[in-house]
Amino acid sequence: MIEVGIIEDDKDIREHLGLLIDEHPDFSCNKLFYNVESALDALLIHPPDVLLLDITLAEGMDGIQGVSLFVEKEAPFEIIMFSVHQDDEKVFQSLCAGACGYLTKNTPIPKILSAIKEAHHGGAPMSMQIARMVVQSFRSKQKPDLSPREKDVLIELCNGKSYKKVGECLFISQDTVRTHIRNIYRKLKVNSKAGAVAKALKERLV
Amino acid sequence: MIEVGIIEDDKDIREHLGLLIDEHPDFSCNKLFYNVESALDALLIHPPDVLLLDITLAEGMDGIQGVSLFVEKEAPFEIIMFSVHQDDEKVFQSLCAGACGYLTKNTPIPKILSAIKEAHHGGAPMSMQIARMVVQSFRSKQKPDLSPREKDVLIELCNGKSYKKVGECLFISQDTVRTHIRNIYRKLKVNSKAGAVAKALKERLV
DNA sequence: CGGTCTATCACATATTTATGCGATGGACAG
DNA sequence: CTGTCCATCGCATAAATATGTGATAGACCG
Repeated sequence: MIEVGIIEDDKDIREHLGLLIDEHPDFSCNKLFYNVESALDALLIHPPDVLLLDITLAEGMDGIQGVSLFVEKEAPFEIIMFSVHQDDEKVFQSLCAGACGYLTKNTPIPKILSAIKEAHHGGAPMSMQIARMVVQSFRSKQKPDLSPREKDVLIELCNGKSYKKVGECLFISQDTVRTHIRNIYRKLKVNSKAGAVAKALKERLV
Repeated sequence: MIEVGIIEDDKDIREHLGLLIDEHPDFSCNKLFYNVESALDALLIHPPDVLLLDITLAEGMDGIQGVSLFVEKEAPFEIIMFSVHQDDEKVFQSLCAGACGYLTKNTPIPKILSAIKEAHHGGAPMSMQIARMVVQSFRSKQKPDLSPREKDVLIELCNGKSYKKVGECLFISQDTVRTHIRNIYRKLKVNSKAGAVAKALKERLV
């Protein structure tokens, strides 16, 4: 029996969804709230197993701030975002804040139920398009072709090393490090160590 | 009717899985290979809709190199990794290389079938634990509390700006930039711009 | 065999950074 | 109303970095 909480400002959706979940023999759902503030104490004192959390709330903080808050208070339940939004921004903010899943509001009830189960059993339920967005975010851009040695140097730069340290590390002179770095700058079209590191990490070149 | 290809070195698994998929009315599966090299030409000439690709192959390149190769050749099908491995390394490498999904080998057939459908319809099917790993990778560490202004400065550093440019950008003097950066270094425990940028990007502080 | 790429090293110099020491005014909490 | 952050600014100096202009030797390709 999985206990489910819902924070959703639209009364119709909230009560309808709550009822449908509660009717199912595997779930109970009697913790319904219209905003984060009113839910906070109740959910921390009697935590559910899984919380469905809307992002756009009429009153008070939004759902993403809500996740951060629950995580900060070490709330012991999994949080699934429940939102109409499909934009990168909201999705990644939610996951960074600590949500374990993300469902769009057009998700049919059976899918929602299996998503709740999945979240409760250590999964990360996401609507199809959301999962694809998340996975896509890993894809490397086509990398400017750095030579193997240049990659070595770049990796060391990303570890915060100075020219001197890099040289010691790779057993080459500082001057050689300089040369490699010059070539790296040219290929990445940057002109500072910070720029190179930023590009390397942002575009997953290393 | 979704056409499925399989690259898997274990003959039993390959043929058994191929048969089970092919039997289902929604799928056809008659492109079976035991390594990437032998599959390459065939799959590029007559591409399936979805390819199941094992990571550990007895002969030739491994599955991850395989994904990179297919992506490089702009193969027009979705690739789902199919592996016993659950370690971060392999998962993230696969997704970075361009796989759209990742299933562990203990996945029951019905799940495999629905995963193939999902991949074909623009999703990103993953085994439960894998999805959780992927989502977890987004979670921010608890951030050293930088002041708002310090964050502004750090963001500009991550954009590759020099002290001078940052100052112009934020309408403050270089000396003030210096002061902020000093404080940032202290809080992040680094002592160079590159170190700060690396830490900021790696730990998603910005 | 000649061209191209990589990896290595060298020297010179202008610019940028890192670091230390100080200072002022405003906001906010106890 | 006092202490603690924040944000702002200044000056000085040593270290690191960016950039230019070399050079040599091996690998690989056609």
